[in-house]
Amino acid sequence: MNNSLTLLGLLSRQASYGYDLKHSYDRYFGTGKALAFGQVYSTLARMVRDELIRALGEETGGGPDRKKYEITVAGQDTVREWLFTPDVPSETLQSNLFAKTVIALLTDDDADRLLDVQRAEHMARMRQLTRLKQDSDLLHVLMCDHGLFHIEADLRWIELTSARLTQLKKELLSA
Amino acid sequence: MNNSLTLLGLLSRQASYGYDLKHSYDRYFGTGKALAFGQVYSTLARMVRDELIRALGEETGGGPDRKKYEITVAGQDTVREWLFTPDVPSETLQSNLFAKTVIALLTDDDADRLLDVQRAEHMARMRQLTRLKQDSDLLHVLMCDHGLFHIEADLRWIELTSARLTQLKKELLSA
DNA sequence: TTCAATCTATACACTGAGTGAATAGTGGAT
DNA sequence: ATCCACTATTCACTCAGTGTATAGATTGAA
Repeated sequence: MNNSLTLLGLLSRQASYGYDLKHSYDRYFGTGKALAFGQVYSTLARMVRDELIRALGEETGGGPDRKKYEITVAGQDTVREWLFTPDVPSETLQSNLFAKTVIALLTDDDADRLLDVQRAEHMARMRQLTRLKQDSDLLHVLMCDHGLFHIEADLRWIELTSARLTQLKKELLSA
Repeated sequence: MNNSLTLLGLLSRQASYGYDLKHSYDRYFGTGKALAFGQVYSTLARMVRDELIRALGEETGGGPDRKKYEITVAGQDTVREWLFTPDVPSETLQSNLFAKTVIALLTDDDADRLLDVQRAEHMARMRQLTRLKQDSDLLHVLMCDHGLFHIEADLRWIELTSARLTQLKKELLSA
């Protein structure tokens, strides 16, 4: 998801501390996986080095020492460019499920079972996300929908593939 | 996609050399992004350390020296477990597009434009993948379909989200 | 025939991403 | 008095990934 650009994006609202940034991040993007402090500070250090942000002087007194980080003009430009440069999803055409399927066929393992197991897991996850949507605000509803749509995409692919396993195996072993 | 497990999967067919593994990998999974040699050997080194594979003696003569790698029993078990342990996709509920949208709204940037740009890119990529499918074998058709399904999922999410941008912005700024 | 290009094969140094533990001050409850 | 939770950052470590260096073998054209 690109943590450094996300943090930079948060800093483009207002200057802030590593500690606070971690919490902002978690609030908006950390559902299911909070950002570790260690990662925040090493990411900030890299961005300072790259002059996307700068550290304002160390503040002492009234609690532990802390540094406020401020975005630079170059940083602002970087955020804008990130926002309006579209991603190319599946540019590499790689997916774990695809890899597993091919490896299973190559090693004469039970690819059909693998797809079944994944299908079951997907259905369970869909029920879970659907339940999660019930009592959530719009932000989390949209998060869940993103997940749900992609699970549905995977399920369609599983159907398609499991119907073609025999032919796929033949092609793989012949070539 | 987990390169090390994929390489281990290839080794569970037959013992092989790093060099050959790279080419096998590229053949099956490298469409759009080949695996770098450097990565092959560092991954193999880690797997030797973890006793998932072992290096058979150095072979000299008739070309540059080379080592054949063989999977261990523990390695075989690892592959089986990988194959039949389903993944939980979007477990973290994180996506770049989602992050961009939220950051754009928080910084009062043009989220609508961002989604439009991404939609256009997605449509172009769909045409490209559809064209690519024309002259491809089943393996690559399925690869493309996987990509296509997930792009469609993203497109659905874009529609949903762009229709709710105003409300989302209100919620984000109020909370 | 020779020499340049290409292929086979591996190693190494470096950056970035990510995790977990360590450190240290402050404020409030028991 | 002390124990705990919170604020805030640093450090050491591993894994993933890229690019480059090295070096012998093969092949084909001037």
